[in-house]
Amino acid sequence: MKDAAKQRKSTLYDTLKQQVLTLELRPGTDLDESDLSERFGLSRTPLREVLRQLAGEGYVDLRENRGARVTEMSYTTLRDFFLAAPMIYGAILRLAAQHAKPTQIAELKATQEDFRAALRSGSSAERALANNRFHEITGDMAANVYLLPSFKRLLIDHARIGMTFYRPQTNEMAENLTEAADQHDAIIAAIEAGDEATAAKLAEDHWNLSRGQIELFVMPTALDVPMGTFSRTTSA
Amino acid sequence: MKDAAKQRKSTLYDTLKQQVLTLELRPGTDLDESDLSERFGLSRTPLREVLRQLAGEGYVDLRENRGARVTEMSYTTLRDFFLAAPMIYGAILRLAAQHAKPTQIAELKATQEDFRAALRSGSSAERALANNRFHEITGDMAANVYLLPSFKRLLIDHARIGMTFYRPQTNEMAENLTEAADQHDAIIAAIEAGDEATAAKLAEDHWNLSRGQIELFVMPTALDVPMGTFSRTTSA
DNA sequence: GATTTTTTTCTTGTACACAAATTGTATTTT
DNA sequence: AAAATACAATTTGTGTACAAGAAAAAAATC
Repeated sequence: MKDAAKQRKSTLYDTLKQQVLTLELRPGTDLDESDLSERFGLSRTPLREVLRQLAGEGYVDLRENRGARVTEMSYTTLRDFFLAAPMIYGAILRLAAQHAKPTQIAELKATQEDFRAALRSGSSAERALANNRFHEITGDMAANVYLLPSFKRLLIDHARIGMTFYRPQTNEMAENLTEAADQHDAIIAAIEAGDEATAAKLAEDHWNLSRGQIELFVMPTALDVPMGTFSRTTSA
Repeated sequence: MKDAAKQRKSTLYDTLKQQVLTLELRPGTDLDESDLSERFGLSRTPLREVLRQLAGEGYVDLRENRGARVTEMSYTTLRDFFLAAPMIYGAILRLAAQHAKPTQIAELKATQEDFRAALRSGSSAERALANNRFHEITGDMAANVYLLPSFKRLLIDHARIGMTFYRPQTNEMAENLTEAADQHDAIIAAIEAGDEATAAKLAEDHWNLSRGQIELFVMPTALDVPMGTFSRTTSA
């Protein structure tokens, strides 16, 4: 009867995190306290503490007297993201190459297996979560308390951006995903070899690939239809 | 009767933050819930929420069934700090130079006045807080949600490191503080001019000065006393 | 009929009381 | 005397009840 409550609390925490990452809870969604406390079998007191913690980690925003809301993603977000990510991730992988412990490397390899499996047969949510876990482990390897807060914040939106943009709708996009997996392998190798410079370089490449994938999505291949055949689109 | 509670809650929040920054609450200090709730006239429920928030921001650590404790500072901390700080702060100042708004620049100048005043006649706590505020404002100017979490975490320990090491005990150390203030002025000028490159360069200089100040403290000038005149120190 | 004001309803914030867990102490046992 | 175990005291975690605030709905005014 005691463990059960702890269990429910961490289940709530993990579930909310996962649902935010996979967009099951979309940015801007309001979170109702009584509803959640009922669904997870917790009273509102511990529930609110979990929400406050998630707020600290950047998953939700807390508004005075107005409850929690899943952190928004704006257009500026995407720009800020690609401004900060290469720098932070370069530093993370550099430090990971310096400090990674054998057990962590084993864990990273196992997660990479999961990611490959998700690529073959999983949903985009499974893909995003495995990918997220992969990068989380590199963050743990780096073990720098000052870099981790931003890195973790980046990973939240990385997963969400991935859920939006990494849906392989064309051959080129599918190939990009395979390339991402190959880069993961290269990252593992560089970390295992303790090769900082290569690790940092791979971080940069990884983001360039990401950026490219998004550009593919934002700018789709032109339709092969002559001018004048489009029906007029209605707008407000 | 309503505003009062809100007031007490934010007072608690601000006070704890400030006490952590100024080492009035030293790293590792245990925070007793019933004691705090009594002293600030709040029940334990809102108090615990404040602690959870402070934990998210890196001021305290929360241990399961063991209460909150002011975040520790270890030797590795100092190393990690000087590894991450120049990079993050360089990026912050670069973005600040790009995006600073006139009102923010005015605020920055006002805070710099406070800092100078604290240098002349204030306590080290006042100095550290004014300096902290100065850098916080540059963080707001940069306005990048991904960089801010790490930057804020850095600022916490920057203030605490400053409280430890920036006690001007020699002329050289006092001169360093004056130079730090001069650098602040240069930073303001670069931001106002929108000069990214100079701002980034100043960020680097600022940390080099900081590092130098700490080296002065860690490696004091040798005592001018001949061998054999020391009395034997007793130890447990 | 539209807009403003008032009332009602729903949601969040706080306090208190009880349950669970940890720590320190005392007693017992070897 | 040292170690182990059981007990007591303190502290943290959770549930429930109530108060305060915000949003929505209804009534009144223009």
